[in-house]
Amino acid sequence: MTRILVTSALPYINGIKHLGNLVGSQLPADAYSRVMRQRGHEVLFICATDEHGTPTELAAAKAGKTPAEFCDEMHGVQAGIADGFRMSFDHFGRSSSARNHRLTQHLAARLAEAGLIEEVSEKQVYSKADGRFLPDRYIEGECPNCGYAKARGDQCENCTKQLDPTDLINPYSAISGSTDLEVRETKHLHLRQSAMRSKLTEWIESKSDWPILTTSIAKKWLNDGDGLQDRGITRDLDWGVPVRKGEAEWPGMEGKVFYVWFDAPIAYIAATAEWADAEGLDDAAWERWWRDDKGAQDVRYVEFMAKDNIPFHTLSFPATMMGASADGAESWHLVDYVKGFNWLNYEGGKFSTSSGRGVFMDQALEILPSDYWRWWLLANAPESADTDFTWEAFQAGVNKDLADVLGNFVSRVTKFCRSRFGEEVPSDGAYGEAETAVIAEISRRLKAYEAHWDAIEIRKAAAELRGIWVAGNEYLQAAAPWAAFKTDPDRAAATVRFALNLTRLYAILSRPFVPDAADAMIAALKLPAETAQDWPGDVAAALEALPGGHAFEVPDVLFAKITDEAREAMAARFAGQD
RNA sequence: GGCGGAGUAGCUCAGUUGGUUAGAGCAGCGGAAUCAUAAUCCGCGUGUCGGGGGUUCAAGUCCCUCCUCCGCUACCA
Repeated sequence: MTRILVTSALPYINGIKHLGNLVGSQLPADAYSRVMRQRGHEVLFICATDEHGTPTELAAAKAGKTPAEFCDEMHGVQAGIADGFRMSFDHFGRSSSARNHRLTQHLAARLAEAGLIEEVSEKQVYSKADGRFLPDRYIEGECPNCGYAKARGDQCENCTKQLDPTDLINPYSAISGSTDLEVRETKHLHLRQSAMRSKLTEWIESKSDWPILTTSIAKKWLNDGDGLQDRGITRDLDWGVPVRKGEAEWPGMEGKVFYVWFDAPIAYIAATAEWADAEGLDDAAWERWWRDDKGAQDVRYVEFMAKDNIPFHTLSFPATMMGASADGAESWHLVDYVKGFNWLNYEGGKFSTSSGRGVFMDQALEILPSDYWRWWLLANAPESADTDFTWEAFQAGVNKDLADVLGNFVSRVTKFCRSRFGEEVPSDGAYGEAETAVIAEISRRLKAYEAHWDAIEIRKAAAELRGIWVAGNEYLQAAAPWAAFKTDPDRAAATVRFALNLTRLYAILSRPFVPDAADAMIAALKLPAETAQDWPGDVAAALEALPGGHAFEVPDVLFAKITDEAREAMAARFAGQD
């Protein structure tokens, strides 16, 4: 048994995420956590809302709320949606928690003690009308390069040239439109990532089994230009973790907060502490997951995220953890595997929040059961390249795989048994060569299925699972109990008993992908819910688990098909307006 | 510009360290069966593996070069 710590990239609090966000982080993390739990490992699956930053302050103001009120409300919304998608978080925390405040301040102090924090005086644009410093992208103006009128302070969208806000001609605040801007001197803390470059490089280069996407992005940042740059980790904002050196004041940094990208990954740890608090456990309970000096050496820590998050998880956060461990007084556990995902596109273009293009998580749940989304998104996860979501592909995939192959298998077996033998597992007959052959095939496929999950190859795991489903249909078709029933009822009975046992096995193996349907199958077979944890060690034994005489009932249709009319209506609804 | 990813059957994609006639699913065509959500099962694929050049007994799989698409480029999270 291994101890596995799983974190999913934190959804930002500012609004509801779309399917692309879901498939790049929470969904694969959940399925992986479920598999590993079912296989008997000790798993802790942690997520949280990422609540700090300028966008939150602005969204809250727009809603007429304080950031705290806004985040309270949105955290509830996000938690509800995650529950709708059956996220099996051990804890869904908040980056604004008291735990995260204390931990972020503590780790900043550790970094300062290690000489990895530098105070830098820099010039930033201040908007008097807005009463705040403006992040580069919230300043707009004419591009000095191409003349585009609405260039942003970080980069011109038209000519793609990188800009400095002070380069803009006639700059104005993107928030208020005010041109009353001035450059002010302000002091900030920088994390001296450059000082950790060789250590980080050595660490990344030791990760030969990581996805190419992950290591190549990390190496690019390590080697690009002058190499890894230091990074500001504080901001002039109100909403965030106040800058303190542990429990002490940080002279000169009054009124400032830590930057969201510094405190957000730390929230993984803090949310684990929140979990321990919620469970009534002591600090040792969470420290054994995160502190190598307190029992975490044997933890396998796996992170899931989309590619935009990779630099922070492969460089900034590890730098924080390494720096905080530098003097040996504390030893923080570094990530063991970073699973990065590409983008999910929508009908050939990007998902777009602003134009309402694409399907968002709350809408998805209104339309169809979560199992449909879970299956298709996982079976088509953008692992090696960006993937396109199309309604046609979604409809075809869901109807074929779930309704025709899995759902119909369960339906035909249970209904046939009911009509010929009644609603209990038939006892007569014995397994023979046909069953032995299926056992051999599923044993082989099960090993492959497990190996794909060990390697976190999700598409391949889905394909293998589908193959296991197909094996059941092949068996049934060849054994043809409807024909055997007339000439050799015992043979038909054994076949049906075997097929009902396959149904039980499918429920267990499919549960990481389609938990609701799996539970419905287990309930129809009148088995206890814990059956889901009975991962097969020996397939032959697993297919004897349901004995003759065991009562069951025919379940409702597990997966209703998506009709062409429904598909067209959905495609029209989510096309967005440009 | 720089860096990275991708370019394999109509579509979506697999193809370990180069090695038997390049594979799977979907769609399509033909057949079997009729228990089932008209579902299932069986059979059928000569595709310049983006173009060109090279290394090798042997390259989709290594090297060079060119073309196309996409992403990132560091205070948006």
